[in-house]
Amino acid sequence: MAQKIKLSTIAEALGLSTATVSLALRDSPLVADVTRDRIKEKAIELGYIYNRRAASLRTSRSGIIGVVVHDIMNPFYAEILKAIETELDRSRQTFILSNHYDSVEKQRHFIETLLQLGGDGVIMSPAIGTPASDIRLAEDNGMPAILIARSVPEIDVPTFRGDDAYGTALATNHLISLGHTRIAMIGGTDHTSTGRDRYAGYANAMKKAGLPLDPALRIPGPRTKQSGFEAAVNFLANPLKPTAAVCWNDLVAIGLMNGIARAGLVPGKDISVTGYDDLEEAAIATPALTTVWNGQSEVGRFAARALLDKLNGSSEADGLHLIKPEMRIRQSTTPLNPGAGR
Amino acid sequence: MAQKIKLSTIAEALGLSTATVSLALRDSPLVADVTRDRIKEKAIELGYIYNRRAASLRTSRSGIIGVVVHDIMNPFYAEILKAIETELDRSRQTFILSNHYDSVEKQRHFIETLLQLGGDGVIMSPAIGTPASDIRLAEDNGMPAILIARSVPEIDVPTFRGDDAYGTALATNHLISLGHTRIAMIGGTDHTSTGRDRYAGYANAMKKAGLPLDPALRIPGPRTKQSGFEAAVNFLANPLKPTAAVCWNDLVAIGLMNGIARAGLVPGKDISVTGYDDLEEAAIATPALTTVWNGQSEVGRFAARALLDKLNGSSEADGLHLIKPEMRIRQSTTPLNPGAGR
DNA sequence: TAGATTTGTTTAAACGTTTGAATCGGGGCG
DNA sequence: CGCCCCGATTCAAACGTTTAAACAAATCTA
Repeated sequence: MAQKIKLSTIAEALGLSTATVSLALRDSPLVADVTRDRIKEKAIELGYIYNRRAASLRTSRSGIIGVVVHDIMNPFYAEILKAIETELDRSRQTFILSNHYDSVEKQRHFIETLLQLGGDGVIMSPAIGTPASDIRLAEDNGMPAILIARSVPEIDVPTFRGDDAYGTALATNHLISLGHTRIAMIGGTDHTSTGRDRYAGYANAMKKAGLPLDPALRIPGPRTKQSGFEAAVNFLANPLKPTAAVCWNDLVAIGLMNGIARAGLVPGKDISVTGYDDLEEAAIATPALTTVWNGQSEVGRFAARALLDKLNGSSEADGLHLIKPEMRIRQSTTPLNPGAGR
Repeated sequence: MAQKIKLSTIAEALGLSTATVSLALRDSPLVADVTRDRIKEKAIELGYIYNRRAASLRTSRSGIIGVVVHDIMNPFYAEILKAIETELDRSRQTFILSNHYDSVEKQRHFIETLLQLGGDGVIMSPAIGTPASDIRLAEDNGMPAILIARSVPEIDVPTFRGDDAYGTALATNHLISLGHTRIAMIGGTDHTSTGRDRYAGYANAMKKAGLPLDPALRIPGPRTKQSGFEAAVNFLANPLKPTAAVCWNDLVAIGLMNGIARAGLVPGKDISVTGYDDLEEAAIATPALTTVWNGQSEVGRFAARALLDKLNGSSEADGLHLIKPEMRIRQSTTPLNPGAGR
């Protein structure tokens, strides 16, 4: 590394002041065109690198936006992130990504780091059990927060997520309309707003159809393929002999179908399965998975826009915004064959 | 936001100088124990937030490390990233993640941004066609680079990846030992070091076994499930009637198996398939996928360590480090049944 | 008891930008 | 010809830390 090139290096080389150089590089109309061109040329020639830390120390806008979700490896979040990335790229913001794995501590550590770096804002899918104070920590220090996928009690910042109750009701009704009556719900937890809503949607649909709502039909668990795969054993051994499963998400559903296939049954034929999210791989699973599109791209795009708006002074988007899910019917659900049985 | 709390706020409240406060907060032995305690207490009481930009302006260590890969949604990279994250977390470094989607421009933009932010170092899986100058841009400006998964010609920085030629040879030999002779290679490209190595491993194994190496047996393509799924059509229509496939990676293999199943054949029985990487989902695919473990976690861990070492002045790890892959035999490969045919 | 040491704290100069206010050399106006 | 204004540039202070060097007071040493 030869030598740090800074504004003053350019200034000296050209017999100008750093002020002029600074202004020129940012295309200020205050500096003469010919001067600006000379400066820019010199900057390139010398390999000048803009020092954002020094600048942001003065301006207090860092151009950094933080994004923290449960797990970026999870395709559900990955799809949201991709939408956020696309949207933020346009406005030349750098984004810092992190997992919290539902650890409130890890999440708080991230928020603190972001504050230290002077982050302009944060988009988060809050960890289970996130206290309102952690969101306020960000907001109170001038770093606006946007929530995605989950809500936090007592917090009114812009929040974007799918309408989970509506979505699971869609899936449940679809199965009911195919003649199924013993419908299990696989995966997920009751410790998040999402969890409670999804269960409520399923339960209400069952009740409304006059079907029994047996607690044994609920098999909670992590939201992974592995977990769905393992749940197959419990599901198939269930004394109520369910013929269909509403799964927490596509990962669980695909895992469950793999488990069912491993046990020698044919998913989609012997057992109907619905997913949730409509991930890319839902369409190429075997059988192709019937699922509920949960608007990941919308969530990501809206969240990013809301943040950018907020940074520009608007606070239009406060409060909860629900995205309406839609049914995607494929081959993993088929009419109940009363003759077949199990 | 009440008012920015800074070192001087604390100093004034306590009748001390900012120097003492600064030292105390960083546990310097220079300040008296009792003073330090008073200072720390006050800092918490006032809700002080350390300003890293100001600090790093002075110290020129930002605590930021950049990581850029092709696509963080790809589970192969995701597993590497997880290992890097685990390793870096220990040393309190913040990491900034980005995709380059094999765009050299996007990758360069990332490097430039990182330089502007004062990044301490960068770990990258270089985009196809990355010029040596882009790596030097980082290095010449005092930001050490580590390469993973792919090499860049003329560049000698620490590079960690699996031994691809060895790995595909393992897979190919495994199929040969099961009696297969018409073995296709599905997916991937010849535009990366990885691509050339993987093909070389396959080709050498075939030659060494005295088997014909027909170009028609090579079906290149993107490295996704979707691509594998689509390749099934070509594969099954191939006039050479291959009975086995060495796939570029697990995603392609799983996609291919889905495609084979969709066509009414039974993967693992009618057609033997091997993957590459040993992703988590390889084990729960149906049938469970025979694959080659590619040491993602090792690559990530070694890369992170090498970077941290370099930041501490050592340059031990320069040059290429190959991780030896291992075979993971499961149910997607079975002995050729000469009677069955297709 | 004077000088040397130790301990704890402060002073002040950086780090590389940005920006409101000041400067400067003309040119136009009355 | 004096005044004002204009465009282009510079001055200098500020942003919030860190740190070498200086300082002050207390403690030790001879």
